[in-house]
Amino acid sequence: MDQLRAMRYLLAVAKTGSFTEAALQCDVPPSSVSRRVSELERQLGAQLVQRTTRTVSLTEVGAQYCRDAEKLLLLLAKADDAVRDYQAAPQGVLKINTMVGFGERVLLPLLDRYAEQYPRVTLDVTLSDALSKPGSEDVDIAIRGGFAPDERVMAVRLLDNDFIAVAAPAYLRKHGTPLSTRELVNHTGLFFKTPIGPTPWLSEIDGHWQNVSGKAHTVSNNGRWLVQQAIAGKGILMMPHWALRDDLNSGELEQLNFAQPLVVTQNPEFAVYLLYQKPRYRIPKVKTAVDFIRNEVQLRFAKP
Amino acid sequence: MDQLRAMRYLLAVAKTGSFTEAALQCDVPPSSVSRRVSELERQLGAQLVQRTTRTVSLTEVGAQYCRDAEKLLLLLAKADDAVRDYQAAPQGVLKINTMVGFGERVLLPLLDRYAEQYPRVTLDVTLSDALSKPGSEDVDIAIRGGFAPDERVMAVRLLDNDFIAVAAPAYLRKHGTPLSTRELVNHTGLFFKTPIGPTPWLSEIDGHWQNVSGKAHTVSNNGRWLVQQAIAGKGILMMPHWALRDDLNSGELEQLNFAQPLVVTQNPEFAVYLLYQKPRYRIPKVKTAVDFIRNEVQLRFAKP
DNA sequence: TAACATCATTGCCAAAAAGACAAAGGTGAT
DNA sequence: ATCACCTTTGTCTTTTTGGCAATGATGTTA
Repeated sequence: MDQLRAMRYLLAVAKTGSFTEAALQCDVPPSSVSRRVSELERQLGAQLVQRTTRTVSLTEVGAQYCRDAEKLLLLLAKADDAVRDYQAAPQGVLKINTMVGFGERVLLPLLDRYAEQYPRVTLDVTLSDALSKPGSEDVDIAIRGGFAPDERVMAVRLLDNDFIAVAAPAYLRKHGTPLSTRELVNHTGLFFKTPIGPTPWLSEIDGHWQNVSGKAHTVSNNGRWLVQQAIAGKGILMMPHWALRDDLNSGELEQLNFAQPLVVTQNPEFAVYLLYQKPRYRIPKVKTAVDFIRNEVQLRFAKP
Repeated sequence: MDQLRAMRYLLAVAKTGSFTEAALQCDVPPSSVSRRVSELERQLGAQLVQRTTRTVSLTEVGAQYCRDAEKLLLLLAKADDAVRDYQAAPQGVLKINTMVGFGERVLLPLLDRYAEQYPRVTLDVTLSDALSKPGSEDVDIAIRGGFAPDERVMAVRLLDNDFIAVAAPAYLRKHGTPLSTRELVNHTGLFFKTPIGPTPWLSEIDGHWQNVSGKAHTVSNNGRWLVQQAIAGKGILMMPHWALRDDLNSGELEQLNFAQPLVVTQNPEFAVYLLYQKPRYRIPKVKTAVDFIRNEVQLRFAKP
């Protein structure tokens, strides 16, 4: 039987001193109140209310039980409200897993501002290039460079992942600036290794896609190190445009422009995706973070 | 819906990490557990458990709600147990209402011993000759001299309420000891007034009942005062035998014996009754007190 | 003192909630 | 890639609760 309902009825009876009044308050027929209270008494094996056809009063145990029941219902209401508050206001621990480069270059600065805006959210950010899907693991939001999203995972395409070719001015002075992608094979390359594979230099020449990768000086999954080597003039580097923005702005690297298309993959779905589970009930901390990140990233890092 | 049941299922799921296991623990089909938990989630508007077909884990709110739910169920169990304990061990406030004379002469000394035996019971004893029925008023046990009991009130016949005639030796020396009830009309009387009426002297003489009351010196409902007057030789007194025992034993009063029956009422149901509500007999404090009083009174005050 | 009005209870039926069982869909493991 | 296990869902049955009217009783009032 629904003991909580019986308790509510009992408290109404105790408060009003009448089954009829209690029934009115609870918006049920008096018979229901009578039945529930009687059932509760039967189950507890004790008489809780002293009935006269004309007056109703609590017994000693009844009064004691009412005190307990009141506390209990209050506690229940608090617990329920806590859940509803959680749904209403962004709070709790927000676990984010992002690929290292994007985290360092793009996400972390943004998150400082998110944290300011939503002080009740505790950020737990892990930078890792290991593949992980939110849901199966303990992650609310994941950011991955890759292709089409998995099913039952929501995917927001944050940025195109266009790789651009760059080199240090010193390198270009020494080895010449390649004017056609054809010339790249004669250059030295710094190759970024993504979790889903290496990033060869691919170019469409005369209607055919060709691998124009130069000789590898370094292959690494650590973008920062590759950039440093590029700045040091060790070779030509292809990296996502968003990872090179600052170095281009400072002039330490120069972008190489070619008439022919130059990419690292032919898949047009290649992009930076923000992934989160499709929740049955929207969680504010997740929703606000998804919206925030999408807006900020697209505002600040969109390709011109 | 039965939120407590849903909580129990949820906790089982949380504990076992599996709907199937939880269902086994709760002895219901897995579908029931799934439905109840889903219903709870719907009602709270939040996802509590993270489901994969292979693994089940709590969400952040889910864990929080589980903590609250666990506290709540513990509290509920304590409240229920408190009621059941109340039923199991004599405790609480025991309200007794007794007629004054019986209280002073018989009950209070007994209750001292009851209190010793059941220290967790707090006695609340009111001495009053006003008619009161347990149930309508806030009384667990009532003791009344009177007749047949009311319906829906249990009555234990504690003692015959036989009134005996007594007088002080000094009085008898002065006015002579009446040898026949016939002579009583010429004596002086001290008349006890019970709540249900006066107590005339009635005697069966030659097969006919007659009122043989003497001239009234005093009429009162205060038995003790009447006894003092009797001891002082003011007249002949008829009182219940149990109210005069000590004074007869000490020799301050002498019992008058007659060949003819002498009573204050012809109703054979006239007696001292202990009254209590039937359903309350299941309450230990009431049961023990009823049994105790019955045993002790009948043991110590039964007419020889 | 007698009739009345109010209130709790109960019987009977309808509605709603929960359970039982089977089947389907999906995920992780072998 | 197949298999096995687990959650979910659909359908039906059982249990619980609500609703309504009638009954019985009690306190009040005329």
